[in-house]
Amino acid sequence: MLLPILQERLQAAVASALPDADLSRVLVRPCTNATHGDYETTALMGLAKERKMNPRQLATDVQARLDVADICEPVQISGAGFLNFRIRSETLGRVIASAARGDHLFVVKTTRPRTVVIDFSSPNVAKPLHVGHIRSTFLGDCLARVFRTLGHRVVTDNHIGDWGTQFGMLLVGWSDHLDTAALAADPIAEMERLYKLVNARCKEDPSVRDRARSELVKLQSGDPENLAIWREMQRLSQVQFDNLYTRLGVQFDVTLGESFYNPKLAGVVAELEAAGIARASEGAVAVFSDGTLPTKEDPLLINRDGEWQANPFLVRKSDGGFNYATTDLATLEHRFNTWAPDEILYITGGPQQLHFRQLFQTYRRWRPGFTARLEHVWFGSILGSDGTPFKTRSGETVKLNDLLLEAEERAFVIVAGKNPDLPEAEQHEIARRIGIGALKYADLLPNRQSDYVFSWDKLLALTGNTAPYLQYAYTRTRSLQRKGGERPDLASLPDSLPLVAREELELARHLLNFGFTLEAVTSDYRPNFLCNYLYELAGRFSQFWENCPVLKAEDPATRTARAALCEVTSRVLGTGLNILGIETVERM
RNA sequence: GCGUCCGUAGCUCAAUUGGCUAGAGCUUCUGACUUCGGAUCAGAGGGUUGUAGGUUCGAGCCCUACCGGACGCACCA
Repeated sequence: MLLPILQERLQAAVASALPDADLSRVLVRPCTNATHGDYETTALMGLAKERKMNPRQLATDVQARLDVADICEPVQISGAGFLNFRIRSETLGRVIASAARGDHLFVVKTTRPRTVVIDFSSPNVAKPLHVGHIRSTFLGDCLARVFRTLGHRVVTDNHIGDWGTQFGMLLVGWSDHLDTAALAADPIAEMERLYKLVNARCKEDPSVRDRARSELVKLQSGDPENLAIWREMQRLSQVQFDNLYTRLGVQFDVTLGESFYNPKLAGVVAELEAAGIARASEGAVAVFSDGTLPTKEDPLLINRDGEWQANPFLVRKSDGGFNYATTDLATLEHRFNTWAPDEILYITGGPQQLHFRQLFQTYRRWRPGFTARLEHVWFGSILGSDGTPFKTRSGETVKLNDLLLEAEERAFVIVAGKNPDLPEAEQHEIARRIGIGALKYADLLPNRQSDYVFSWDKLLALTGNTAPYLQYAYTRTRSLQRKGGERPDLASLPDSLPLVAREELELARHLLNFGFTLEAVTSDYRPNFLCNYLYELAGRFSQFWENCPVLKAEDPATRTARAALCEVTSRVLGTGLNILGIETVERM
């Protein structure tokens, strides 16, 4: 909020002191260590180093050209050449007052909106959504919300697995073993049963495998009967997807499965071959290195036993079929042509890093005019308490549906225990929000690239860095609103609120950094920055709440200022949780 | 073998272009308490950031080597 102003003034001062300086690197940020001030820049040390100047001398020079007296206390120089800014409490009071009036929420929308396509979740038809989908789903949904909050255009695209080799087996299962009653009761479970059954038969009996293959060929060549079954499987799966996404509050702008791109795959390969990018190899068609990248960075080369060898990207299998590389290229082409994005994000697990490096490199060779940013936003695994991938006790994949049910049940026990007088329906609704919120928060809190250990006790804990703690802090911010009569009037606030107590000032300073935090999330695709920001906000609010009585404050101006801080904290906390995809509750 | 990622307090995790004194929670111990409002707050303990070097005014972060771990490496996605 104030940060962009300080940064602009700093850049002007630097431009006058060093006309050739690269201003895009002259940045202001919140102080990492509050003893030095509220904001700082480390840019001058870097600039001085490049020019072999004395950094303290440069800092002194820039300080003399810098005019921020309307916002800050006198600017300080510290250490090797830091510039430290401390916001005047009168300025803080003014920003808080304007936020309380509803003029802003410490977020400046971008003046240069980008179009960002986000590819996430990507479940498979005829299979249940499971624990392996949750990080992609939560991360993608959260990033979409952050980009939108900052004013960017977002297209969320669910790239459903609806066209793979598994359908050959499913079609055999459908004709040989379908239990229509079971299908009616739980379609996903029945389809999963069919798949497993036929898969096992294939391993024992080659004739079954041949049948699966021929059913798949029939399907892919447009056989009406198989197509009808396939459509039914799709429809039944979509019901499951819709149900779960509704419960999670996750929305997609478009849902285009792999089958959508099927008609284009042959053309993709033909074009790549015609352009000399792909060629036949061992019966398949593959893309090889063109040698333009340094060997160590080339995703199409691999070092085996001390020798650099081809590490090709296969776009057509030796049996003539296409694989996900081909589909991904066609998908990229479609997104490029349809939305002209500035940025495309793929939210998938870490093991796919090589695939995406190969994909991006191949596409850029195919379409040299393509300049958008392509990012593989990858994440680590969810582990059980034994440190191996999270499974059920019997070793099966944990289904998302079961996970949500258990979260809601466990939260219900807590809510009913803490608040037995609430009507049961309300307890259930609160438990739903707490349970699912806890699951999401536990997933978004760790750095996405690290694996994390799943623990019910930890994610539903009422203390520590958890969703329930934040949701509880939110209910505390709301308790004033319920005391209608005694509430100070926020409609007619003075231009600046008197902020005096240490806790008031620290809370106010932290509120100001909401927008900065959201930008940090988008630049590294890391929602954990927002989690930690909100946790710290809740902490500062609690300190304020303990030490700064609102309704009991003697002075009316103090009462108003504190009520405004509560109100603004409430909005930031509520908005922040909402951006994480977490619903708030009024009481819990 | 090669590649990617990781190794931070007893445990689970943070650490914002390399920045000033590496922070939280859990656990342990102590304190506040007939509360506007304790699912809270305050305080204490706990660290050679895997090891050894290097670059830098400054390194958890960058470079090199080594140790330990996860994952990937031609027709699954």
